[in-house]
Amino acid sequence: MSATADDGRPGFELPLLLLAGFRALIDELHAELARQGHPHVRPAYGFAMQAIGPGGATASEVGRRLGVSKQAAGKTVDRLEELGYAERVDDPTDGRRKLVRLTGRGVDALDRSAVIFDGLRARWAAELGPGRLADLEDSLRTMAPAGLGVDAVSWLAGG
Amino acid sequence: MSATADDGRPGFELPLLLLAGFRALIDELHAELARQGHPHVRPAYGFAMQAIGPGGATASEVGRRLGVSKQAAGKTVDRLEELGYAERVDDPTDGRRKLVRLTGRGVDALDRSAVIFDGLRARWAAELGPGRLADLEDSLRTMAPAGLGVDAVSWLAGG
DNA sequence: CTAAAATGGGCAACATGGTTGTCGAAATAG
DNA sequence: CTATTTCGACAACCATGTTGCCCATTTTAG
Repeated sequence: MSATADDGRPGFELPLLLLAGFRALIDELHAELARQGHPHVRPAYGFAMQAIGPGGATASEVGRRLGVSKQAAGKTVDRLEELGYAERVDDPTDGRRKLVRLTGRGVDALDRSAVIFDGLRARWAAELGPGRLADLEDSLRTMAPAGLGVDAVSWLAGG
Repeated sequence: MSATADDGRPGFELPLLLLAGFRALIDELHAELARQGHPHVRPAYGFAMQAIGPGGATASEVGRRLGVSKQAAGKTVDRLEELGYAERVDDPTDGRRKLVRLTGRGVDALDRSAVIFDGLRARWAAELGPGRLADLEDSLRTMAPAGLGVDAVSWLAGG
């Protein structure tokens, strides 16, 4: 609470604002998803389904894309399987591999998420004006270029 | 991946950008904190120390401020105690209460965090230009007004 | 003044989502 | 053919939450 940047705004607010924005979007996504028949989707599952993708992937591959161990990815796939969002099928060409594929329900959840996110972004655009929103995104792209990091959850709580 | 907002940008990038920005700041904070003698501070501890504040607080109070149960807050205080960032003292005026107070080390970590955050914000200001950064903050303040929610970690991973 | 309610702290059991380490089976490199 | 790598799984463990319960103490109602 002592030093301040050139223009007098304290620095600790910036991360809080970014988090609050992220959180608002994710909360609204999941509230809407729940309303549309997917009450059990948690942020981690969404990330995992995104990592599985339309073409499917092995658990190890999912782990790599998510930046977590294959064991952790395997547990998440277990969850997705229990909930009916993914299924494991043996790979006939490789006896070790088990391909994880999204079920119809999984694809539905992903499709609905995309639509809901678009709707939320449209709301931001309406409230801020499209130019300011595009500026915001551009600024963030400049400062946090990695972007595609779907490996988002673990590093907060994880060890 | 189907619908798009008016200007053609997909909505799912916005939360990813916000998260990447938050994460970049927090990662750099903790890397710098580690360099400055606080290698064991995790995001959750920073939030908790913030909640304890200079005047101290009870574990229940910390839980309320953080939006978690008093038991969870108690466990976090246990951690902070182990690491030497906080201490519990009996309240002589109320036999039930145990006041949690930051140690000198805890205050040091908090002070350094403030300075580091200011430095990070200055870097963003230098790279984006002060006006664009202020715009970004204003936009986020508009869309995510709650802001002060220090209860940030649990809702991601927690139950 | 006393009995009831509220509060604070802590314990236990459990859920989630990570981590290592290890192992066996299958594929691949030499 | 053998050595190495890879995949999937199991087990033990850690960190951080949750409820439910209990006890001591303080506050409040009557």
